[in-house]
Amino acid sequence: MDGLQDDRITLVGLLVESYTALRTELDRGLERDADLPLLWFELLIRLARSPGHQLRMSDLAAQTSLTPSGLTRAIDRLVAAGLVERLPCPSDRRGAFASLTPAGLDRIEAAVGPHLQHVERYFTSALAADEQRQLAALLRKVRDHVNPGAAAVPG
Amino acid sequence: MDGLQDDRITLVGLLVESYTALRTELDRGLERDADLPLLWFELLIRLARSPGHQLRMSDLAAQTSLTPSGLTRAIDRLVAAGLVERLPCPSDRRGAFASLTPAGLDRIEAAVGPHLQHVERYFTSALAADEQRQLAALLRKVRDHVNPGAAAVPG
DNA sequence: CACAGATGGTTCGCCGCGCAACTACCTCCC
DNA sequence: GGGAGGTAGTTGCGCGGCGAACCATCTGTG
Repeated sequence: MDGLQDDRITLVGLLVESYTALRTELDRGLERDADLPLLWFELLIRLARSPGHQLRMSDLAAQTSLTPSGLTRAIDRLVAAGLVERLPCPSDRRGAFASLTPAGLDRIEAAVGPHLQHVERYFTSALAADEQRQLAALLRKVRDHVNPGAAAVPG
Repeated sequence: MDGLQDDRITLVGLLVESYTALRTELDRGLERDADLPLLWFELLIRLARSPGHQLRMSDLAAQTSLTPSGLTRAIDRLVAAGLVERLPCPSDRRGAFASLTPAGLDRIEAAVGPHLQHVERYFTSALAADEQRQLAALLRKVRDHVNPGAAAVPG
């Protein structure tokens, strides 16, 4: 009668455990094989997938669930590493783009291969192809429900 | 050719976004309605579900994907708040139990209700009952694959 | 055109985690 | 039973994120 054992609590627990364990492994692997923190990878790949290889700071923050302040620092580090540059936004002088440098593009392209291997090894190899599609569909429902607006990003 | 658009990358992205957005909402809600950080909730509920309302530090660390050092600090705070006490382990003098105090048990029992409402609102209401079971099954596969050994905890 | 409120980004102070080093203890094996 | 190596837990340190306050700019309203 507690509710301590409620199935929904367990479901949340499974999500938490899957996520944290997976994230740990992917981060370790990426750091080892591409010398790139997973957070950097996530930022760079968002940029790489965007038109012109650039994105407004606020859009990037929304997509990565980083706060504006956290994103500012993260971009600072990427700029210091020469992978990203800040470009002023011509139509809104408050705004700024984060834009991939050629070095940044090289770096992310070189990292994708190893990363995919890690994803396959630690994640998708646990699931058949149709299960992967099921999981994607279910997670998309959850994502759209809890964070509507993150879906509407593609240019 | 890029692989930047690989479905598996997207699947990882969905997992990340679902998790982070959900965690943010659940944490906010729990803090508001039960004045309890989500991490505290997770620790307390693990203890509440364990025989004798206590667990070895290392077991708790393994279950919560916290490092031993992180767990030590977290338990420090829970002890300071009077929700948990440390008990020496009679059979292994290196070891220690984290054990719920009566106040801790009250606190977690009072928090479960509101938390379940948040979970329902932000998470499970996006899915039909059979979809919830599907998702649980898929995540369990992933969890067992990436973190085998986390499964074998129940006393 | 002026001013009020909203919005994009950055900066500052604080907190919490992980890693590595350390201590205490246990266990295995000779 | 004694020493080597492993395991449980804690501590020192640095990194990195968040929230709040802040500045600059935009937008709407009279």
